[in-house]
Amino acid sequence: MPELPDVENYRRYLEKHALRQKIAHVAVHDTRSLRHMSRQKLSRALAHHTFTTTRRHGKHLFARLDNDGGWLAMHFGMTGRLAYFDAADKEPENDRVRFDFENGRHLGYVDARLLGRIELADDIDAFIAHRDLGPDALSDDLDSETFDGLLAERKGGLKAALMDQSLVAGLGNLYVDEILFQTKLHPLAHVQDLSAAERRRIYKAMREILRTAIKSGAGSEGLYKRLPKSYLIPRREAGAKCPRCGGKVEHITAAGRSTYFCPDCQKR
DNA sequence: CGGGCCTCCTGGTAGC
DNA sequence: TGCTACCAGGAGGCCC
Repeated sequence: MPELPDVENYRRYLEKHALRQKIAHVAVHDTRSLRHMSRQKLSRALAHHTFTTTRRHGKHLFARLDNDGGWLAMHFGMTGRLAYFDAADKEPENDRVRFDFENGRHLGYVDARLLGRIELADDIDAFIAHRDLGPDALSDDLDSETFDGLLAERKGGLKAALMDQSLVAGLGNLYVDEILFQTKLHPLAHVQDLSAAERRRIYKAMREILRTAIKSGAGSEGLYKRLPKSYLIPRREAGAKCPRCGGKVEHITAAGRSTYFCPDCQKR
């Protein structure tokens, strides 16, 4: 669920609440949320330091440490989020890692299903290369021509390609379905069958949808009500009414994922 | 290289 | 009402 728009809003949330506050202590409630790292290592790296700035690449959020100790890297899996709270007794359920600041407030890394991971990274570019992540889907460097080139050299299922973080980083199941809906492409379409015009339409829709989702407050409660009425995302239910033609939304599996689309709008 | 399937995880819910 | 079975989904691993 936390895809690019959600993580972008988590980034802004962290900037707003937790920047330049000295970390007194880190409480790791569940080490399964840590990747290649003990709770001692994380505590040592963070205690008595501050987050100075943030970055995001695809679905990864990075917070820089002031001691030149590199970056804290967070991935949110499917149920991860951040929660800033002012008293220990307000700690949310499933808080896996809690950053305690000297001002008495706390930032929680909350992840019910434990599919997300926290780690440390010396260098973001190296991290991205090591993870084989493609360009961020909203990056200024990713223009329509570059995207067209990446897609043009791919084969296979379109949905799988768009979900592949090594092609473009940041898209997940929901926003890929939305892109396909807005561009009227069938979820089982193949990349090699796309025209150049269709590839350009995908690019435009991708950028527009991601920006709109960020503005609509992705990553917080009630997003579905704030998204434009023309969006499919709030109608992810078989038999729901297509917001464009009024037809029936259908459910299939594509690229191994639960997929919703309108068979009347999205012809093969 | 592509595709399909499994695993990690647990909360929520459909179905009996 | 209470139980079980299954699904949600990001990512990585495995096999064909």
